[in-house]
Amino acid sequence: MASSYKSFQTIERLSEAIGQEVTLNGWVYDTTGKGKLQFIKLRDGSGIAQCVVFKPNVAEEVFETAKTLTQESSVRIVGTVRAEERAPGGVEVDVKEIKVWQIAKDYPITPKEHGDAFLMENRHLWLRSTRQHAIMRVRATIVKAIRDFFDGNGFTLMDSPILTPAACEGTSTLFETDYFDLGKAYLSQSGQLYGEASAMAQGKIYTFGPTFRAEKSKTRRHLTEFWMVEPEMAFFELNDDMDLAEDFVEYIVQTVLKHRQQELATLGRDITKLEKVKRPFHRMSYTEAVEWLNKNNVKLNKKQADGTEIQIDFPWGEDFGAPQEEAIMEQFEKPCIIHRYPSEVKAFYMKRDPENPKVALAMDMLAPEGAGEIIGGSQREDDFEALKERILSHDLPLESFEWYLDLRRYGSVPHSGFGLGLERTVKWITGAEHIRETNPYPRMIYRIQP
RNA sequence: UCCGGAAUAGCUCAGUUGGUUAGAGCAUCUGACUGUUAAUCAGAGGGUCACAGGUUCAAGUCCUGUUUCCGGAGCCA
Repeated sequence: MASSYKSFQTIERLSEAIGQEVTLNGWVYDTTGKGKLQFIKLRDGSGIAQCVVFKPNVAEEVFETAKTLTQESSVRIVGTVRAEERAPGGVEVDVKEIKVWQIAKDYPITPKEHGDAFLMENRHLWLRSTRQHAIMRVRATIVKAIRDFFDGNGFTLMDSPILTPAACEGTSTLFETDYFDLGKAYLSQSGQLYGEASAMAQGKIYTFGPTFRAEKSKTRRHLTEFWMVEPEMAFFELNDDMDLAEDFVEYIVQTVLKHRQQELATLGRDITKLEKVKRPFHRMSYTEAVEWLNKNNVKLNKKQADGTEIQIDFPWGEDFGAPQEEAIMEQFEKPCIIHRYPSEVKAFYMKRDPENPKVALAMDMLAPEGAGEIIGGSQREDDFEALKERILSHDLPLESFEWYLDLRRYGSVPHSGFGLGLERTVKWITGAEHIRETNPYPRMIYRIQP
């Protein structure tokens, strides 16, 4: 059915219009000439339709126009929809009229292979390709699932500022900018501290927006600008936090499976792996993980003073790197939460385990299939003295954190939260090779164009 | 920042031990074809071999430097 406020049909719903004359607007995805027959694959964002121009059936100038169409030329086509077995999708349009909006000349992205650098330089055009189109649709569905999950579970959206006066965890990895007469401002690398304040007002909140890290990371799972959703809950302890993270991730994956079957098929994603993402997930403590690594002979590469590398047993207290996380996840088909990391390697605001002060009440969720860490979270330190001492021992400027300490002065409660990286989640669920494909206009250390 | 790799037509690449006029497929243009799915067939145009310097009778090829890009590590989501 044509929408009531549009004078044309969308390709997505073309099969509902068999036998009818329709008007389509779109871009030419591909053409094939065959003498008196011209095939035009028309793309309108909602789908792709094969349109056929048969010389004896149309006016001379219509056929001549059809022959001039090039890849990504924009046109309006009027024709009759018919069922046709030989057409992709089972329907095609018998063309009667063509109006050219614009003829595209030398469109750079052809149906053949291209290199990564070339595609990234043409990201604004690459987005038109079927694979990128499918990834962006999955991304949009994940964003909606995130909002629906929290909105439907008593959370209030309380966005944190992007411009912040000081670091959450030190300034070395922050983008810096001038802020009028007030000195430097920084682009936020996490909305968490504000999220904690918001949770003390609303009980359960989430922040969802872009975050920025000036880390010189150059891997297939890092962006300098990425989206993060951060729930923060008053009265939640670590176990509640982990339970919520499991419910949340299960909901996201199952929602994508429900609504994006076609896109996952386009991407060639093995959905049987996603179907297994149901609670309960795996869980192990950091200490158990270290024992597992050493039992399974997963060594740590350690650089010596003379520059040579040696392999040693994994020492308790060291943070996991990519090789350790990959080794642990190889045995699992579902995500795994690792909790209670050594407090030394974790952030200042994380609460120490009262039963073992050497570990923090922190947790990371690792996704299977090599996707790696998608969630990092913790129970927060709620004791005024302990938090103040931690700020000082981390050489952080106390005056910048006075407002944060207020949360421990005025009705402090146990509370927890976590952050989920949107792009990493999209990468895992779509099976994309590189995180640059999961954001429409990715920002990376050596690329800011287009 | 560190380690490794690459740069030749619009794109993806080949180019032997340093040796004549640097090649292919796709894309573009011209022509043929009523069922193409990355159509096929015939023909045409298209090159500062990343940049700068050096070695040599001779450099796309060897050497030095620079730039850009790719992969990985660390850090993290």
